[in-house]
Amino acid sequence: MEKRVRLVDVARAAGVSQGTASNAFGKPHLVRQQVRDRIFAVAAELGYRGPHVMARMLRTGRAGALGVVFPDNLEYAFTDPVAIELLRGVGRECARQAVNMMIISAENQEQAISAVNNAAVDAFLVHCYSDNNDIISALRRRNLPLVGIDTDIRDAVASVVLDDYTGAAMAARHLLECGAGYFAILSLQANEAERFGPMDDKRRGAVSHRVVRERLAGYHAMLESGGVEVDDIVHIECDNLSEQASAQVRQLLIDHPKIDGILAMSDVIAIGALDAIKKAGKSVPGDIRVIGFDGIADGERTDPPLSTITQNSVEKGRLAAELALGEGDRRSRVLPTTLTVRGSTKA
Amino acid sequence: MEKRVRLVDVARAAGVSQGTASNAFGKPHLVRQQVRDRIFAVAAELGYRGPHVMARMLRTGRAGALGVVFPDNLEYAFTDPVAIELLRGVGRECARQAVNMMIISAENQEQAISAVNNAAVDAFLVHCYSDNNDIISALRRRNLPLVGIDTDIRDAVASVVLDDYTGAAMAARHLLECGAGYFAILSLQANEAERFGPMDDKRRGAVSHRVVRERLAGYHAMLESGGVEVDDIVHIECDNLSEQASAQVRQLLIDHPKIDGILAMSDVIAIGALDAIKKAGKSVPGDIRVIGFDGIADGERTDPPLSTITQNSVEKGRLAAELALGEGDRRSRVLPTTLTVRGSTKA
DNA sequence: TTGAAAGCGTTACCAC
DNA sequence: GTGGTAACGCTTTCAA
Repeated sequence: MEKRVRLVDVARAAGVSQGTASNAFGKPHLVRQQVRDRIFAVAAELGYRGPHVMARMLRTGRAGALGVVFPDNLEYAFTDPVAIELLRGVGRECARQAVNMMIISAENQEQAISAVNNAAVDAFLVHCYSDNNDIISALRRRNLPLVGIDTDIRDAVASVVLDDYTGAAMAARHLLECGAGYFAILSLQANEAERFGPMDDKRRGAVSHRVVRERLAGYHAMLESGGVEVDDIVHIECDNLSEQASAQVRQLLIDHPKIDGILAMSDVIAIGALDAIKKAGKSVPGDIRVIGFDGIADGERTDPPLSTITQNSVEKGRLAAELALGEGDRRSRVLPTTLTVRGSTKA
Repeated sequence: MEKRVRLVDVARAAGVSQGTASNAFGKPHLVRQQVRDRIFAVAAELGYRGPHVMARMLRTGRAGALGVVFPDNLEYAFTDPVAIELLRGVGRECARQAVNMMIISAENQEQAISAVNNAAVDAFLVHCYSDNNDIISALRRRNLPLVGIDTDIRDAVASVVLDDYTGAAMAARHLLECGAGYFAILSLQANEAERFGPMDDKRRGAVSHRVVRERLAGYHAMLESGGVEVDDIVHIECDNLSEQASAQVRQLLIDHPKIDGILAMSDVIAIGALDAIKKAGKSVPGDIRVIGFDGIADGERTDPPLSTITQNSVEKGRLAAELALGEGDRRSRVLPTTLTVRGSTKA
């Protein structure tokens, strides 16, 4: 392996200064055509591969990349349909701004921190649920623009969240209007401790994940205004995977046969619920009405199709990237949701 | 904004040399505990944020990231289920090796080239179908380890491809065994020109995408050995999206009502076909047998469930990443496929 | 337009 | 173990 050809070698061979050679590559308009051509010719002859990326970065201070962090879950980013839509949006904006997309990857918390510290990026996006987290601290320490998605991070440049409260309330109101009277809420993970299963009121008081807190509040407020006692609602904390959720719902149907309305905090969970209900020999929406949250494409093709609270995850990701990369005003945003009625709540 | 604190500032303030300060951060075991603590204390006091990532990169020559390029399609990577599985595998290996994952993003060919040139990475992975491509040239020019996925790139360090020929042949044999006699092949895009629709024999001769070429050959060889004339097979080039494919199949069923066996080069296309057949009032597998390719999760939940040729895309991605990052032997690999029989071919 | 020289902040090497 | 110092390869003043 021969030594790498450097810009200075090209400059010397072409009989120009290093500065001129640099301009020929980076700011061609500053160099006379004739000189430029000579430089390029010499460069080609010498086998110069163009400016060294890392050296340029050091000098300019720009990395040309946006870091994306999923601290809660490692393979989550490429498994959950909502996370994938988010990434699609981030990628779209990165492409628009000619910036690459650096996915921070790690097998554990400690490794994630060093992955954050080693990432050459101009800004960070972090998708997570709570902000008391060692990774968030590491991100703050980098002192780069930091945008939180689905969570409100203190000191972050901005955040992009959903109007989860209103969305949840719409879902609950819809189920009430469809005639449901006995409710179960299938919650996403409520805090760091992975403790899936029934959620007693003590655990409901210890919700650190913003999304869960808001949606729970929205469900409760609406159901209460509909005459339902919160203590009469069955709460289950579910893993956000259809299979797992399905198993949990199977047990739920045995333990609480009167349930006729299910509020799921994600479509993935709701799809698992549909499956369990079908296997239990009950009908949807006849015996039980089910409404999800997110509006993923798979929900259109279930049997029956899934009613849900639709959010625009692609736009959420795109907007977050725009805020992180942008110079402009960085107000945080709260995105709206809409009610999508399909067959799982109404015949 | 005050000036950034540098390692040399910390070293001076702590009364040690820059080298020792560097070691305290990068190779702690080389520095006495006592000295180390003093350095850290001073660093904290001065607000030193740790070694500058870009400077370290320039000095060490390591970027700590793997570049991933999807030249054919821009949002493709976050839309196609197979590409997502691939990314999951790549991410898994990156995490294992404590390397970040850089997705090269661009809106067009030209931008993609400069994105490749600006990426600070240690190796590249490229998923694509053919190798006569400006982006591939740009990748070669970077002179970094380059691994091709699903394609054989000249001069690449290695490549990871599927045994597409055998997989396709298995699919065709299965349909023959199920009693199909009149075949349609739903092909993936055959070359750079996006010209979806019927594929005449001239176009079948101009297939530059390796995957398509191999699968076509596999289908044809097996069908011919089953007594089917290649000219009697209907060929349609499909966009790899269920909706689009569905529309194309709807027309196919009108033009060729005798078709009773469909070979789709992807599950996504096959799912679109199932949909079109259902809407046309025909039954699967009674009237028409359908077999896909890939083995994506969605295929398990269609009605009827989709028979397919299963590949392990996650492992394909992981292996490619391992080859790109690894020091070890870099022989190219050909991964196997298996026949998965479900309801779309057999009652 | 072009040239000269000053950093960018670090790590690796070699001497002590 | 520790200290000095020379790269790493570039872009960007500033002066000509």
